[in-house]
Amino acid sequence: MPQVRTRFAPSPTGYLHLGGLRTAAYAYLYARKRQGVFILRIEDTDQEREVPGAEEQLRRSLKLAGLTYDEGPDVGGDFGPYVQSLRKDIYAPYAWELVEKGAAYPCFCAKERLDQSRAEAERNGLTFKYDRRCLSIPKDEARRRVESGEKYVIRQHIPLTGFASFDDAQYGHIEVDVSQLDDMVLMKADGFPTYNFANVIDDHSMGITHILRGTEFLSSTPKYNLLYEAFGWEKPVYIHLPLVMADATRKLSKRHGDPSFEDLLGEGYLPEAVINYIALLGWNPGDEREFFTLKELEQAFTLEGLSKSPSMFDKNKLTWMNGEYIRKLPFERYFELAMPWLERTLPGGGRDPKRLAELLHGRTEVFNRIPGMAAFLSDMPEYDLSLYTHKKMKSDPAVAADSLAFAQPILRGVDDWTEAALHDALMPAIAQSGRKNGQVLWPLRVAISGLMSTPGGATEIAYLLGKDETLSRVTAALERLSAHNKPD
RNA sequence: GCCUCCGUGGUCUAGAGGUCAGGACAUCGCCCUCUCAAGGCGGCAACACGGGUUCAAUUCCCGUCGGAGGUGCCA
Repeated sequence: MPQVRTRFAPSPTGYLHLGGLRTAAYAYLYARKRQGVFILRIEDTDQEREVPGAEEQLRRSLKLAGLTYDEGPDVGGDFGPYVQSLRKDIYAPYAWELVEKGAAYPCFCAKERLDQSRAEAERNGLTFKYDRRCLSIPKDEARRRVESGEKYVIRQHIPLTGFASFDDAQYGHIEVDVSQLDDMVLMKADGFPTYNFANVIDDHSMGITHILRGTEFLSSTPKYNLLYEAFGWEKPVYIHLPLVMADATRKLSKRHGDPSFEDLLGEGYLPEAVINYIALLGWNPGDEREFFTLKELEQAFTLEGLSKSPSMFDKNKLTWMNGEYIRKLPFERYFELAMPWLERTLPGGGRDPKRLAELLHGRTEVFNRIPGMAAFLSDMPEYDLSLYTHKKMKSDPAVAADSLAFAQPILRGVDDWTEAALHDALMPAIAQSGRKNGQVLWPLRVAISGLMSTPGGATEIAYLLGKDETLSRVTAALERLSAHNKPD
């Protein structure tokens, strides 16, 4: 059996969005699973839409995702170049070969005229089809006009009757009446091939055996097969992938500014988590496992697990999965990753960055949540006194005032400001006084954090704040409470 | 409009004639607990509809409806 060769063929028109990432991942996984070769090819035949730097970004994204390609623009290979603009000269001869075979013909129609009739067709609710005006031009006359420098394109000559079809590994046999097909442009007036043509030529000449791509190509693939047949080339295996939707009505696309892979990384999602999540969008392993490393995915990936219907990108679930990945991170690694985020709100990470990070570790779903969780340590937030009211903790502003007055001297008496010391000073005293833990600790935590919830309990927060800051916050709280409890 | 594809809870999905329709996220409740989170336990929640075929349809067929993709000298 010949070696499997798959490719990911993005156009450098922007960043790598999640749909693209998933397509790339499946093509990669399929190749790896079958001990095949995964290729990156840049499809930059559209000069107008090209975005500078996009190719580099695409390559960087793939690298970050761990989807290493065996052949590609920057790594070389025996089938290069891997950028279509660098292959520009190879397409025209193939196009002329088709012209010779009667499967294509030069067309001299003015774009303006076609645009007009297209607009008219749309107005009338009809599908525009090129009227084949140039099909009847004799070959030698067409040659002459081309040689004389007249502007032209080369169109595929779709058979007049019959059906065009192809077999898809996922969707089965797909067939369409050729009367539905347009004589699409193969070579543009600027000398570049269209995607429709270049992808066929390149997939063939790069020896691609399995084409994995989104279902947006499902309806144009019969036309590609006609091309393969005209050339007499062996057809690849087609594996179309259901689209990833941004919401119920829109496919994920860079044109709409949907999140790119790198956006997500920038927000503090782990690449492994994103890959894991995205792999499960439209594919399942056949059992109920849902955590996979890339290596494990390489083993587990099968075509049978692919689904046919589009799926929606659910950031919620990604966030959950990311949290799971973060929790499983060795602490040292977490600390390293978390530190820059901590620095954004707490210079140096505060009094004990390590301890803070330990407390944060199990509570971080996405790294960008860290500043929000730690900000209160550097700046005491404004808060409403209603925070002191907590039914379960049996606390309200009056209780809080009492509890803080009770806790204040105890805190003052702690010299060795550690969590253990704070704990040992407070707990027995609370018990002895006949108060409930929550009655004291809830108000204390609120007084020093101003928050409903914090990445630690009262003693942990007090420790992180330090003695001076803790006491000054308690004092301030006491003042507010007494003003509130005894108006006038 | 036309062509192609798709249709299990809010979301991702298992299911390939007979299942209490399973799992995960989200959500709700309880437990644990110095808050929150995590964790444990439990709840709510789905086969789009209508015809067939069959002893039996979520599962097979047809239709309807709904959704998406395509309909570019974009990819």
